[in-house]
Amino acid sequence: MAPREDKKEIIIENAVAVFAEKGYYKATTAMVAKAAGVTQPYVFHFFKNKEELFKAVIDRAFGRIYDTFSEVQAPANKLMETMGRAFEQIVQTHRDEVLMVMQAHAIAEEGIREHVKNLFLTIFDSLTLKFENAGLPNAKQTASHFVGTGLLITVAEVLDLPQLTNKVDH
Amino acid sequence: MAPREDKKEIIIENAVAVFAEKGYYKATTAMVAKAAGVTQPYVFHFFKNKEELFKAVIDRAFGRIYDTFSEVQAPANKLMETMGRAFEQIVQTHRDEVLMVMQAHAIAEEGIREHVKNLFLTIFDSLTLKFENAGLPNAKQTASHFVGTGLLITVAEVLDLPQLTNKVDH
DNA sequence: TTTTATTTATTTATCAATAAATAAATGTCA
DNA sequence: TGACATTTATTTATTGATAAATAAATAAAA
Repeated sequence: MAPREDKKEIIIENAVAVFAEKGYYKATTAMVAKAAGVTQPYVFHFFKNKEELFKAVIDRAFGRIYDTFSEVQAPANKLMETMGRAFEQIVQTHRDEVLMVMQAHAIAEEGIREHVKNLFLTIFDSLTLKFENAGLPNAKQTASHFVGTGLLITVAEVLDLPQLTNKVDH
Repeated sequence: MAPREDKKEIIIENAVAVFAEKGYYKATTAMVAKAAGVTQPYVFHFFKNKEELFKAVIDRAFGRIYDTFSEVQAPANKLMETMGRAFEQIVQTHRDEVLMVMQAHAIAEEGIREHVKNLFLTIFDSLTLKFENAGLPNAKQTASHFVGTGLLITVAEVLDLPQLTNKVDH
């Protein structure tokens, strides 16, 4: 038998894919279970309820984006461009997680909305700080522009509209 | 008794509010009916199903944004700023509709996604054309920046994070 | 009196969540 | 070492709730 933590990990990984494709409400715990190769009630052995499962998944998605941005190192005049490329990298390698981040704010569950709000703000603040530390002027406006562009790229992904991101500048 | 078209109108208006607050999946047709002052099954007299009701609502929301942008007239050097103010105006006067536009892309129903995709693209293209006609260079990039900023403003509204939009430039 | 407007009553379907049961693994000590 | 005991992993079966959608009935107006 697989150790407990392994199964939990497997469930989260598969839940990312299911939630990203179906969205929070159309994704059923049965689908997640099936994808992970366990039975539906067993999911509740690891997560108190569907909402907690989703939070675990969204933590992972935001965490990867946060970590990626944190690790970027570049001279001030190349920082924006390098960060932009880093984001595009994540969009390619972990598309599902990026889609989830985009969809997360549209979930009406109060607990989830609060959670997403905090995660979103954490990323925004860390970006602002990074731009500040790099000595860029108007760090906050720069962060706004950066995040706005990221949102557009993500919406274009969600709606399958590659035209929108052909010539976005960084 | 109220004429048919009036009731349909009333249902749409109330559906905007309900969908904006609850989101597509948590909003029930019973809620919409109650808000509109009719019975739940009667909603189906005007709309084939919940999806068609939602499409009618989303058409209205996108339509208002589209019309607003179309009507803006300003000299090239003030166009961006004027457009930005026009959008902020809509956010204030028709907050629910703007929230709906933001949430619409996160709906997994294929029919809705396709519908939203077309509406989104229509607005983006009309913006690009407007910037082109005004003689602005890089009309497409300008439109991207404009829409990206709009998305950020809207996400900030959805998540109730006014900090994010304090100093967004236009 | 025949449409039009609208309600009440019901059906069908779907899910999250719980409870109870089973099976496999691990440890203990004679 | 091998039988017994205990824990850990996992499944089957079921419930309770909710919501969309349909059909039949009623009331008002033209």
